[in-house]
Amino acid sequence: MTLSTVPRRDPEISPVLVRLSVDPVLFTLVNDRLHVLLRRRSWEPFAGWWALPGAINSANQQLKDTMLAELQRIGLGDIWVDQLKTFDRPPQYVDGTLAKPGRDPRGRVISVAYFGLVPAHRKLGPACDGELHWTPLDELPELAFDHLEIVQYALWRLRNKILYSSVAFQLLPPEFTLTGLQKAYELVLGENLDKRNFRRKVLDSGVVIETGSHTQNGTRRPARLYRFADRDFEFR
Amino acid sequence: MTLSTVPRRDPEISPVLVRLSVDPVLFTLVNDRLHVLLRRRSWEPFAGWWALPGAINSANQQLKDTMLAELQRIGLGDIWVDQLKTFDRPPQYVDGTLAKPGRDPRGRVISVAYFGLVPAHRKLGPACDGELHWTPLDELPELAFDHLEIVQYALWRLRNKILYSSVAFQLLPPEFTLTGLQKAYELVLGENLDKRNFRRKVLDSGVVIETGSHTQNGTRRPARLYRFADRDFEFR
DNA sequence: GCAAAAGTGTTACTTTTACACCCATGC
DNA sequence: GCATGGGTGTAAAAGTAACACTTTTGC
Repeated sequence: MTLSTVPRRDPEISPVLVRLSVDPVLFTLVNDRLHVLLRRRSWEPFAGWWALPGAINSANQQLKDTMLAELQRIGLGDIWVDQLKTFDRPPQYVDGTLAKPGRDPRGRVISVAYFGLVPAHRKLGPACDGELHWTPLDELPELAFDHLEIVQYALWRLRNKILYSSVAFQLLPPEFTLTGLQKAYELVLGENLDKRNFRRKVLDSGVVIETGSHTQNGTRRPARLYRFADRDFEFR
Repeated sequence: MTLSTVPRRDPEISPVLVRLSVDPVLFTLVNDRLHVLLRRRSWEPFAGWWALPGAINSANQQLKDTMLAELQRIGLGDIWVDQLKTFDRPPQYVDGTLAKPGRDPRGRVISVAYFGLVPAHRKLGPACDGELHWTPLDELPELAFDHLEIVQYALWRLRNKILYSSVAFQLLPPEFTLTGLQKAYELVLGENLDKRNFRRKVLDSGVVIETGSHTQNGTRRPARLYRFADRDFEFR
């Protein structure tokens, strides 16, 4: 490439035609396993495949609002969510014919991915039966588009983020036991932790507050319940 | 909002008209200060203002390629660069009139920001004289668009990333002294480090390899030169 | 010979790890 | 009374932080 062929000004104001999709990777804990929320597509492309429950961004709607609307539709309008990464692999044409497909067979669709955490035992909205499914991360089916890559990247980010922030609490209901908190860390990190060391670290940090009440419905010794003190907490 | 108004399918295939800009935040070290690369705009909007040296993405060009072309134009086609975040604040209209401006006065322009590191003393390409300027981070002028926000976010990410990765080496020439490496950490983190502790940590980790040669042009005691072993290195 | 940056070890302190038993309850 | 998960402390090891002087060169 010669440098002089590249314009030194913004190209003319004609916008490029692009579709933007907004794809949330939502994690939760079910039966001591980390799950991700998938939607079965009943329309083309990839009809019948599993995919992230994304939405197409419409004109002048902020990307985050597109995603919040989608979250509200499935009854999760209030969960913690953060931007993940923007994925872009446009189709490549040579002499007007498709040389290499992009990430979406319809043409250029850029995905702005988010990741979010859903508290354990949280129910989805009624509109979603059959369409949405919590899938264990170690039993992922083949996914539409490049959604496998997006899920894997989200998991990597979650595993990092849980080490230096308090995100883990977003996986738990407002009141939880220390064992439940430890399980959340173990399931995200994929390793077992020492009970006494874990409890000392959490309690010393002041990141949890004892509520005074206990679990009672259970069949064993009742456990103390805590709530999140809404503080930063570095696990490592 | 009522949930039922939200469609359960992808909206019709008409792409939304969007412009995408790609904006790199490039850092380097000059005179023991961290600098960021700015471009003086000689065209509207924000003519005469300083801004990030971004480019508008054109049809079917991958976002990263748009940025690499721009980096090549300014003579930095080979530097380390990573995606930062996507910034989107579209203008808001009420009854067809502008109620609240977005991040770009021309309409909806989504910025996919990157951040990159330029080795100290690296020269820019010849095409760039007067247009581009390394600006100390503590003397930033008022910036066009939301570029101040983008720069601040990039700095935050860099400060974090330098702690758990080897990015700092991307700020240095291929051969460097341990004092130079320490300075890079100090200037990014904004704090002074202990010389003996720093050297022990770096040398014990095996992240640098002694080249056998020394600085010589200088006027003091020559310093040993090292090169990066291309390994992971966690500073903290 | 002196100014300036290069180079070098030890000690106290903090953090992390490893590890085993008693307790409260439901059945 | 026993099965189940809840709850507790200590000691060794590793890592981090604080600290000051000698060396090598150019002038």
